[in-house]
Amino acid sequence: MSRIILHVDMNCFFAAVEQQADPRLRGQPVAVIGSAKRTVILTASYEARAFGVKTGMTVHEARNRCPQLILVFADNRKYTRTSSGIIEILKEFTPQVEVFSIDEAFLDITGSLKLFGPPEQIARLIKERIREDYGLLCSIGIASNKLLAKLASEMVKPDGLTVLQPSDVPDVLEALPVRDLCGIGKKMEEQLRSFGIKTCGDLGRFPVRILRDRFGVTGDHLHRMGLGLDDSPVVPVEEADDVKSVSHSMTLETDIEKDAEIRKRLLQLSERVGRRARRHEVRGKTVTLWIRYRDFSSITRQLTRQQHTDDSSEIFSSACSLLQAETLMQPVRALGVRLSNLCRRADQLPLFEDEGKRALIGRAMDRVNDKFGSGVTFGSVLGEERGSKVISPSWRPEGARNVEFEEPDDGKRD
DNA sequence: TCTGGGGTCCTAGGACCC
DNA sequence: TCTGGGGTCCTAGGACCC
Repeated sequence: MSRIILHVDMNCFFAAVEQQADPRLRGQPVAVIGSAKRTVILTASYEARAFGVKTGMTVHEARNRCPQLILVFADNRKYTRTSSGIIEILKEFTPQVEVFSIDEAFLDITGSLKLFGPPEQIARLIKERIREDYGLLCSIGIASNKLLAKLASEMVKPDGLTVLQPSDVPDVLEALPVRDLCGIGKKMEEQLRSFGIKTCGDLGRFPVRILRDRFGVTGDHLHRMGLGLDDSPVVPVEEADDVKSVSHSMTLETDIEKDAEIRKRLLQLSERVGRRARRHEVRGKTVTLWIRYRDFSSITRQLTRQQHTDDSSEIFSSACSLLQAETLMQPVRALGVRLSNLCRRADQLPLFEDEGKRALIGRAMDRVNDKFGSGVTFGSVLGEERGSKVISPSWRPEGARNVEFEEPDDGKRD
């Protein structure tokens, strides 16, 4: 039996939330940014988009296009709360809700029709509820799978409701640029063009054997995408896979070269990574150091430890040994630390007394930081927090992907 | 006053083991 | 006097998503 999938896409989410929170911003060209320096536009209101302001653009460029642009710093608590509330609304219509990002979700409403009526009616009810409760608009696409539902939601913005009937799919795909499919980016678009493939129609007709030879397993996937086929299920948050890595990175206000300065930043990053790992009860074996140089080229260096850890100072010491082994080629623009190869923290007794002490200190610091904000560290006197407070699109309402800005826990863990 | 941050997945090569 | 091959783990880099 064929499925009925909805894709709900909040329109200009961050900017729209800000306009709701502050009536003076309504009807104005607004752009949300992450930090004061070396930042990009995270979201622009439709008023700003009318001037050509886009996500990813530098502030400078955005101001050139729209001199009266109003810049607002991202307030992630606001966005995560709103997003969680919207997800709750969606769950009233089906338990099959997959949170795709902070402002997008897929719903499998195949089993909801008897209760709530036909798909379009369900979509209208959802739009009404979100508008009533939060004053926000969304675009909804309805189709037989996720790929097509997402495509449909993109077709009318803002406040769209688009149904892609199976009988319409071949015509729609025939002229649709491959780049419009979720999963085909700039590079893949270029590669496909070298085969003479420009549209989904071209892609679907292209011999799958050649795609497979060139792209491996991705080749089959591409072929199916070209035909509008996608049998991937809607995966509710509760059933989603465990997180696979935890990372933090920061672009520095100015490029740095000195080892001590770099290590100071690595300590901050390691502490944030360790803290999130502990909070979410995962430990990791592999530590990765990421360096972006002045010219934007970047390197990664990783090492795999003997044992899993969630200890900030151990993460830090791994990051430092990776740094030490490296000859820096240029001043450093940005730094990152990642912990991967994760397992759930087993609550076993620590092997050594020292390890136990460090774990206790780590968790005590976490509690202080939860209460009073970040800044309590392993003794280094650090400057102000420089890390950008940008919420990741991979944010999830629960779990380790809930990057920052979670409510402090109740402190009862230990 | 160029160009954010947090993720996932894939590839390719090498070490090592059986 | 032969020189296979599968499996697993590790590392580095890159594409892609929002």
